Amino acid sequence: MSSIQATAPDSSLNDIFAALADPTRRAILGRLATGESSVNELAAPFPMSLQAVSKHLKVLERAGLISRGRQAQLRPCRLRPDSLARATGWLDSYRALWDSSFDRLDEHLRSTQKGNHD
Amino acid sequence: MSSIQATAPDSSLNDIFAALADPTRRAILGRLATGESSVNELAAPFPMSLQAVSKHLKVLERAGLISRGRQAQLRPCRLRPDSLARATGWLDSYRALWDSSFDRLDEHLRSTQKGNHD
DNA sequence: CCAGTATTCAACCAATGAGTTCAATACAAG
DNA sequence: CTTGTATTGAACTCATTGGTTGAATACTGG
Repeated sequence: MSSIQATAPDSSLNDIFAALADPTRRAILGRLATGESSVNELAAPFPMSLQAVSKHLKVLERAGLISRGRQAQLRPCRLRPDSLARATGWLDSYRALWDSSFDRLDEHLRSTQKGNHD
Repeated sequence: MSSIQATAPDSSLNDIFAALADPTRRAILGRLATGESSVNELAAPFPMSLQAVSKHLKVLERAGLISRGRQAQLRPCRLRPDSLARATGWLDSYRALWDSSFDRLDEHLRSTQKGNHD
């Protein structure tokens, strides 16, 4: 009766990975990597409505991947790398696994089963 | 006229991130990090049916995150780090961005951490 | 005040996802 | 061959998601 819990010790990883799973949203992040941008500017390249892009931005914001400001009637979006870092951090624990040799497996096992690994 | 294309030059990233977005699936990967395992063994800790876990495994396999063998009536699962590496690779391109000293990004980071929320 | 621009809200729809239960398959052993 | 075990398949819910259109809000400039 182990205690692997599927449900959300830190639910934000769910939101982060789910946000990254959409190619439109990844493209938006790619665009934002070059600098702050308005919703209209962000939406322009995509073959979908402005409202659809607005929804994508809401998803990205909820995942903590972007933040938004207010200047005049614009609501400029900018990248928020810290959430991206959370995803990277999770993946890194696995990278350690396959990068190094077998004895690191034990170490990984231990930290994993402490349950901070989700 | 830009060329940001939302649709799938790299469609597998969609599957990989989508697979990682579910906590049950992340827990399964965590479990597999300790070694090969059968479906029954994998399913045991979770408060859901065996069939549900079987579905999760199919998602993970489709994303290339695990592979499966056959021995007797068992279909043992093992981790396949290369797909995980694709996700890591994508994220790494962003890590490079915020790690380096683009002053624009730096500025954004600072204002972000001041916590100007909507 | 009025008109235009930027963005979001709301209602709707089709497709997908995560879960269920019941039935089917595959294999090992008696 | 039959039984038990491991796993998948199929059909079904229910909630969520990605998209649409039309209306509302918020702000700027004339």
